[in-house]
Amino acid sequence: MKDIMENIKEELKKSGYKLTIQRKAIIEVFSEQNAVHLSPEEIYDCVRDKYPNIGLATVYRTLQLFEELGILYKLNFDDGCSRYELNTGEEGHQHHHLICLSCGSVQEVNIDLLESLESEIEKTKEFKIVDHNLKFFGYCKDCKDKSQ
Amino acid sequence: MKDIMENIKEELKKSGYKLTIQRKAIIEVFSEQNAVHLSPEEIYDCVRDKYPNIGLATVYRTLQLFEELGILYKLNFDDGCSRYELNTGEEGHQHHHLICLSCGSVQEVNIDLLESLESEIEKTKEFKIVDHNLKFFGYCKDCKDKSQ
DNA sequence: GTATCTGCAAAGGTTTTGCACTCCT
DNA sequence: AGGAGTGCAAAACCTTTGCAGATAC
Repeated sequence: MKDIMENIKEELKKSGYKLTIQRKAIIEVFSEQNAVHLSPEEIYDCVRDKYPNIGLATVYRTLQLFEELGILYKLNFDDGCSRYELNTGEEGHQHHHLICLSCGSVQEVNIDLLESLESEIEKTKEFKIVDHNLKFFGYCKDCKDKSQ
Repeated sequence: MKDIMENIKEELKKSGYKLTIQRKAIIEVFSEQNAVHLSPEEIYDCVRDKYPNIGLATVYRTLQLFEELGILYKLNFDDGCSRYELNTGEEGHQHHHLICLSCGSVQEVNIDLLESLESEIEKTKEFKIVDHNLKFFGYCKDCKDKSQ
């Protein structure tokens, strides 16, 4: 946790930005929260528990900055808002999402078998791949069980 | 083309909807346009060439309806609006998108190697998969060439 | 004929922006 | 001290909704 904060402070300083209380607080929310895919509004609510004066605009500006710096990863689950998760730093953001069409829950999978597909695309399409984003839609265990 | 329209008319009637001039016009835009990933605004502009009185709300309502019926497929390239393409009817929507981080262009790939990954997930996660969505981010041939 | 559909305008929700003030270094 | 960062409110988006009038079947 201390380490994460130090790394981010370095990252910010390198690009000429400052580590303010607000930015620190937003990072803390991601570290403490077990909900992984947080929306700006959710982050805003969590941060206000500790720093009631923070503005929603600051949250948006911080999220945008952190995404540019690669500190956060922006996700889109088509639920009317963007969502963010901490970038673990592993190359290529190697995990995918399973989205339940019935209850809307999102779980993660860590299997990665895209290397061969990527190298094929790089060859045939002459497209240099730096990242990917894979979502599966279907029905989670709970919803399958309920419908029986 | 005639066939497409007949099929859609059937599809609509089956669910108690009517094939209006506006709905027909929107389908025609998708059939005639070579741009594959159209936004509501772009569709609105195209349709107005022929039917200047159509309202933007009608476009949105039609796109929503067609997506529910599986006639269109909704895409998200994080460019501030949703985009749509004709659903070719092939199972599982078997094509992926290559999004250029430099120029924003989007091209399609038709390779599909996700079957084994899907069956592994279905087994280990007990999640019934019905569709997937795979995007690759990187640099297209043109942008790679220019940067050299 | 009647339920569905449309166009318009207004409302809704998320995200961005302008500006004066504050704060970090 | 000085630029970067903040909070507030207003604006800018895209998208949805209510309603009276029009239309497909």
